[in-house]
Amino acid sequence: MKIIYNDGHVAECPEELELEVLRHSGAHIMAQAVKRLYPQAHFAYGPATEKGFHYDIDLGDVKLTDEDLPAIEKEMQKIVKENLPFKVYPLPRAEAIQLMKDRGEIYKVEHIDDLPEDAVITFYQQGDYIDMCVGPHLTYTKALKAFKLTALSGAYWKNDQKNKMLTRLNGVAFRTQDELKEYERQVEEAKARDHRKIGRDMQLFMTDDLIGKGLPMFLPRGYTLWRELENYIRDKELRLGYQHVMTPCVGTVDLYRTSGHWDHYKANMFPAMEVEGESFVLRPMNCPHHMMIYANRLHSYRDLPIRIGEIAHDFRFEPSGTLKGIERGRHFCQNDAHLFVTPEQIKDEVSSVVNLIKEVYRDFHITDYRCVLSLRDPEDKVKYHQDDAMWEKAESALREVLRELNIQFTEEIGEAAFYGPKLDVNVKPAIGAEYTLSTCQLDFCLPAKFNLKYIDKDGEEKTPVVLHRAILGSIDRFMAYLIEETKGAFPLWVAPLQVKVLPVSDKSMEYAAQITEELLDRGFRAELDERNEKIGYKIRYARQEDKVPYMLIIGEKEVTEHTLSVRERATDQTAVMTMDEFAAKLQQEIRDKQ
RNA sequence: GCUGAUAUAGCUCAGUCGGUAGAGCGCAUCCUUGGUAAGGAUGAGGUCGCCGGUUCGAAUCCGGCUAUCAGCUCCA
Repeated sequence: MKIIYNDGHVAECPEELELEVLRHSGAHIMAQAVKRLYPQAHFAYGPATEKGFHYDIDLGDVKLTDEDLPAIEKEMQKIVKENLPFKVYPLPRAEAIQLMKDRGEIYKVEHIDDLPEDAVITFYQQGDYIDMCVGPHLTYTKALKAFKLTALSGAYWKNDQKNKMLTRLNGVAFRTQDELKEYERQVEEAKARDHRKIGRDMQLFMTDDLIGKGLPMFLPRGYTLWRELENYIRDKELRLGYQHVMTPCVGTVDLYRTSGHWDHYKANMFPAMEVEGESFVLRPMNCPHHMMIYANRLHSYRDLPIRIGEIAHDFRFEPSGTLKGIERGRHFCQNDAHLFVTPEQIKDEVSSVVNLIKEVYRDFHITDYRCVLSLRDPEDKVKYHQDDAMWEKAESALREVLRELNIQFTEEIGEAAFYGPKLDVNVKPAIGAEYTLSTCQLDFCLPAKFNLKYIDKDGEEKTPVVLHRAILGSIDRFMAYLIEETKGAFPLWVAPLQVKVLPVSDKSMEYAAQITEELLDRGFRAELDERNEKIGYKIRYARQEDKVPYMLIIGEKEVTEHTLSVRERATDQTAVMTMDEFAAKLQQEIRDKQ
């Protein structure tokens, strides 16, 4: 595949660039098609994306609907067939602006204004369509062989809510039709593992309009899984010297004024409730409560670090468009903790948190994640607590620790909390954008606001540093992730249903019931399928609907021989063993977190 | 919240031109007692998201609302 660079030279495309060029050119071809069908269209940004391309377009008063997509796609096919050459030429800044003005491309003019004075401005042209662009591009439109328009949505000009919302046309493009088909297959597969679908199918959680949007309710099986997660992380934390507390889900507005959250996040909190002259809010997070617990008594340097943990219920008034199953709701439960430390202890405590994250990810077989050091945007004078020295200290301290721990991370500006920098561990769900699972935040700010103290060796009062950290993040979100990773086939140790006992007929029902009771006595989560169905049907159901790790097939043979036929989910193989052998196998597997 | 789309039985979906609804799975009852991925029969389930309008008549056309989905913005 040959491509043309913006200095006009044509060369064979490096393989790693192929898809990007293909897709970027796809955006131009789409724009050309749109311009033919909607001459009033003005174009903003039209980049290649992860799987294809999009273009943000101002169509004036015209509103596109999904029914318009086939016509645009057909026009694109036509352009591809016409096999127009891509040409490129530079223009001096003034002429570039004039050209774009003449063509009514107001967004491109604004774009030029944003470019540095010495920027070389180049234009790519295929047929009568001209686009300001740095390229490179295909040499002929026919090289775009496999593409499809997928969706219509909105996007703000320059990604700013204050600006006009443009029409975003989305497409996908691949090298071949086969690759496109493979992509469509993957989309279907992603839909099938969406935690919202599996959650409903497996009866893990539900929502109801009458309860309220963004307020999922956990059903018996979902809550069993939840309990396992909660017990798991709490026990781990206890072993690390955390002390767990329970604090109320409501606090005074003054509490959040003190912390600064009221100023920064008021819009995303449920509105204040006025009672007997006092104002209360549903709490959006727990830092202030834990700060007050620290402040409850005087601390010596000998007491530090103090690690206060809580599986804490929080409420946030999330914008309605952002709600997504149990991944993001208006009520959720944080695996939260605040570590009150001396400056000298920062490194060890961050290190211990990082190790805990690693250990937990190992236990859950999470391998596909990335670490981000989230820093403030120094230009943003509103979002962040204003104290340059404090930020300098906190950011470099956290960066240094991460380097010493040999953590691979990227730095992202403008992603910090208002009170300090964060180490975020991000993952990608089956559907939608990446989100943060675990976090560890370094805070020199809130302890001062709450006037927290400890008495140091020298008898002086000093202010502790606080690490805010969440390992499972929110239990809800972690569960969403686990559902999508496992497709509902949970590892034995957290599976809501561990063993399903399937009698072959009524003749073995009594023995099957005894077996079920015995498993329950031994602490396993077991259930008896009493339905009047054939064994093949019960197996199919236990496999596909319950996704249960183990099935026991109990017929007359087992009754006579006093054995169990154990069918394993992982292999679909059956083995005969005694109850003691089976229980030992389960215990071993639970210990190993297989 | 913004832009667009969608809303029919518990689930997945069909429903033509406006004449008050169908299928499969699931559920209930009965028959069947069957050995490793769906045995058979019968039956019950829906004010077609809600409110209003047009019409002799609305699941269907129009308007408003609500919820859901995709994307954007946001996420302490």
